[in-house]
This record gives sequence, structure tokens and C-alpha cells, in this order.
Amino acid sequence: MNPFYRRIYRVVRRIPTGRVATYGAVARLAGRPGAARTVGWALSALPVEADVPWWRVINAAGQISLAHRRPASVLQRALLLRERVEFSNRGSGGGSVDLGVYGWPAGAYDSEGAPHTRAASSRKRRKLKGLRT
DNA sequence: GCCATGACGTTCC
DNA sequence: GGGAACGCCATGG
Repeated sequence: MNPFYRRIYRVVRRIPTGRVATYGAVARLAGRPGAARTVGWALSALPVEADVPWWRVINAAGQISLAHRRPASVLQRALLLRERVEFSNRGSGGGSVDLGVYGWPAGAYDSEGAPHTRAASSRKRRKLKGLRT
């Protein structure tokens, strides 16, 4: 097992009860920003018997990604609810977690969490720089 | 070593 | 706000 995985698992273990972290945050804390996919991959290979709160790891949108892919989605939601993590019924998407409240580490998301929301400001900045042509 | 895939993220339309 | 495209790192064939 590569040190990345162990690091990722360690980071996930550091997630306190009642809090959730995004793949990107975990990857960043693991020392590999941008390796969010790798984090998900590592968790996919994670055995259920492992003492790693994988259910506290969600995507940047504050939603569970293993919706139809894995039946564990229901389990994850149940576990999160058990952790007192509320799901904001944003329409009928199945519910999303407010990273501004339950996000971990605190301050990483602060008052934002939605990628597109944050992208709005970043986009302008990128356009201003005049990149990509 | 190259191509394809994945529990994701960011940016553009 | 929603959908599509590109990029990211690591694994598997």
C-alpha cells in the first residue's frame, strides 16, 4: 500500500464526528491537491471493516457520489444522519450537506462550498488574466 | 510504456 | 442554476 493511501486514511480518520470533508480537501490534506479522484479510488478499495469513516467524505457539492453506483449510498446517508449531519433538501437531488456548517476542516469552505458558486468568482479572475488562447 | 477507467474538481457555455 | 468538457493522480489491462 502506498503512503498516499495511508495518508488519506489517516486524514479521513481525523474527521471529527458530525463533520464531513470533501475529496479535494482530503487530497489536499494528504499532500496531493488535485488528487481528489485518487482519494475516491483509495476509499473504493477501502474494506468495510476498516476503521475509517469513509462516509464522512463527500464531493465538493456536498452530495454523495455513490448514489446509484454503490448501494452503500443509503448507508452513508444513514451514518451521516447518525452523526447529526443534516441534509438540506435542495430540490429532489436527494439532499446535500451544508459544507459551510458541517464542512471540515472548519474554514476550508467557510461560507461557500458549491464549486460553481466559487467558480463564478474564479472564472472572472481567469478571464481577466487572458489565459487560454 | 500506452490506453482506458474512476466514491472528483474546476472552468466554460 | 444546470450541463458539458478538460484536467487532475493513481490503478489496471
